[in-house]
Amino acid sequence: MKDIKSVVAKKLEKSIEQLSWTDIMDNLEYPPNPEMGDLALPCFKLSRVLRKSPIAIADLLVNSLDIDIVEKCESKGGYLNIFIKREYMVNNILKNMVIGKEEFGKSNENAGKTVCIDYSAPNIAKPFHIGHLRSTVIGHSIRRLHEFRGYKCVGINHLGDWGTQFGKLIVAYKSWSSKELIEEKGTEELVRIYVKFHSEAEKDPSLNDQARKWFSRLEKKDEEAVELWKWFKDISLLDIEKTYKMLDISFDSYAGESFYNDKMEPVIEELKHKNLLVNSDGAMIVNLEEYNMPPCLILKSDGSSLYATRDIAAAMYRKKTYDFDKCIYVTATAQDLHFKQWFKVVELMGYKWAKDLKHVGFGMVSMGGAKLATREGNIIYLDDLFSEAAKRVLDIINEKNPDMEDKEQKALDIGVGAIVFSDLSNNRIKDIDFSWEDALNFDGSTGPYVQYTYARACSVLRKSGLIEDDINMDNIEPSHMTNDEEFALLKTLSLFNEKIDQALKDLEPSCISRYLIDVCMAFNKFYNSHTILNAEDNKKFRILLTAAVKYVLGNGLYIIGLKRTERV
RNA sequence: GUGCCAGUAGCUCAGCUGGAUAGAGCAACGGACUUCUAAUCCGUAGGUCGGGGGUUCGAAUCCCUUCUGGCACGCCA
Repeated sequence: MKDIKSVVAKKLEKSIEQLSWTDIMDNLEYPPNPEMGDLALPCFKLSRVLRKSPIAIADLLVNSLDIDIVEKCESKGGYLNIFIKREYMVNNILKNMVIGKEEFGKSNENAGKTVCIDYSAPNIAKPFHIGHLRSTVIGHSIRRLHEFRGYKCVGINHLGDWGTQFGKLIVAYKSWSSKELIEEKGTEELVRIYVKFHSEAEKDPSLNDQARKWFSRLEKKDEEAVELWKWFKDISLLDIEKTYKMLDISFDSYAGESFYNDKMEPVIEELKHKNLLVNSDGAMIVNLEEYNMPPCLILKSDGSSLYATRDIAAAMYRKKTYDFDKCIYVTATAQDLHFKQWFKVVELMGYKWAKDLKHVGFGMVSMGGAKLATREGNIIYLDDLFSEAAKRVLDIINEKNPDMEDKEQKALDIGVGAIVFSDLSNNRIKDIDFSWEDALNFDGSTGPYVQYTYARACSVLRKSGLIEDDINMDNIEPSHMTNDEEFALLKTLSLFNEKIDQALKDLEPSCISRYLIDVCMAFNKFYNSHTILNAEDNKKFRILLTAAVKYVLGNGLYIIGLKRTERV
C-alpha cells in the first residue's frame, strides 16, 4: 500500500502546486470503511492555502487522478476518496507477497549501518523471573525489526555479573553449601544460599563484614575469589542459556559489568581533563543544572565507580568496537533520568554520537499491585511460568488433537508464545500487573490465536497440493477477486510494510503484534465465509491469498519472536 | 516539594504528528461444526474518552488548569 500511496501522491503533487509530495504522503489516510474508498485525502487543511472550501477542492481534484491504478474518485464532505483498481491490488500487492515469501517485508535500505541493542541483562546467580522477561522479548523483537530492514545488529547482554552480592555468595557457599550441591542444582542452590545468607545476616551482622572482605578480595583479583566468581557465573549462565533457548534468543556479546572493570579509569581521566568533574560532598559529579537535571554521579566519596561511569565506559567501548549508527538500551522507564543524564555527559564530552544513544523504556511489572521482590517471595520464575503454560496447552491438545506428533514441544512453543505475545501486545510503556489468569489466557487476541491461524493457513496449503515452486501468479486474473472478505484481507495484508516502518520508528513491537491479530481476524473471517479448496473459478487465487497470509503471519511471528507452528 | 509517565466500555487495552459514526479482545447473552483444524466465526448488549477551561471549520488526540495512580529525583544497578 506504501507504493500505491506514493504513486497517488506523485500525481496529486502535480495538481496542487502548493503541496509537496511529502505533505501529501503525510495527509493521505485510510478511510474508516470500504464505501469511502481505499485511500482518502482530507482537503480541510488545503482550504486556507488554496482559499477555497474543502468541498470545492475535493470536487476539483476528483478528475485529476487519471492514472491507471485508480478506478475512480469521489468528493465527499471535503474528502477526496480514492478507489484503487482491484486489478492493481491483485497484480502488484498479492504478487509481491507471493514472490517475496519469507523475504516479504524485508529490505536492505539500511545496509551498511550497525545498531547495538542492549537487552535482557539479567543478574547472574539469580533466576530469571517475569520481571526480566520484558527487556528480553522487547529487545529481541527490536533487534529483528532492525534486521528486517537491513541493519547489522549486535545483540549485547550486559550481564549483572559484578557487585557485592558475590562476596555474600562466597561466604554463603563456604558456610552452607558444597561443590556437589551447586553442580547438581545450579542456580536453585545459589538462590537457596543467597536467601539463607540474608536471613542469617540479620542474626549475625558479622557475615556482612565477611562478605565485604570477600568482595574486596575479588576486586583485588585474589585467585580463590576470582575462581569462585567465575564458577558461579558459569553455573548460572548455563541455566540462563536454557531459558534463551526456549525463547529462541541468542546474543553476539555477553560483555557484562565485570568486563568494564578496567575500562572506567580512562573515562574518569578524560572527564577530568575535559573539566567536567566537580567535587561535591566528597563525590565526583558532572553538574547538569544548566540542562534542568540533577547531577550525574561519577565517583563515590570512597573513590569507587557507579552505574553511570560503567555505562559511559561501555558506550565508548561499543562505539570503538562496533562503530554503531545507533545504540539502543532496553530497560525500564524507571531509569529514564539515569539515561538522560549520562547521554548528556557523553555529549558534553564532545562526542557527536551521543545523539545516537537511545533509551527504550518499558513499564513496570507488579503482582497483586505489589512490586516483585525476591526477598518477599513475591516473584514468579520464568521456568515455572513456562512449564505451567505448556501444561495447560498440552491439556487442550490432548482434548482436541490427541494424536498430534511431538506434543510436548508444540505445547511448549505455544505456551511460551502465549506469554511472550501478551508481553508484547500492549504498548511497552504500559505497566503490567501480572496475573496467572491473564498470562495463561489463550482466547482472543493472544499468541495461540496467531499461531493457530498460522497453522490453519499452513494446513490449507498442504492440502491444496500446491508446492512452494508452484506458488506464482500464472493464470491469476483480477476478476478472481470476487468478494469483500477477499478484498479486505488483501488490504490488511498490504499494510505489513507500513507496520514495520512504524514499529521501527517508534521502537514498538506491539505494533506488529496487534497487526498480526488484524491479519488473523481478516483471514478467519474469509476462511469462515468462503471455501478455498472447493472454490469453483478462483481456487488458485484463494490459495495464493492463503499463502500470502502464511508469509505475512510467519514473518510477523518471526519479528516478535514466536515459533511458526505449521501444525497445532 | 520538583520532574517524567499514565487515566478511553464491567475488565485488559487500540486509536494520540487534530479529521468522516470513538474501535478490539475478555467477561455476559443468542446463534454457526455430515464441509479446507470450532484454540474459529456471526450477532446482541455495553462509552459525559478522569473533571473543567481554551485553540480550531473540526479535539480522545494540541495548550492551560485540576483530580487520581505509578515512577524517578547523590554516593544501588
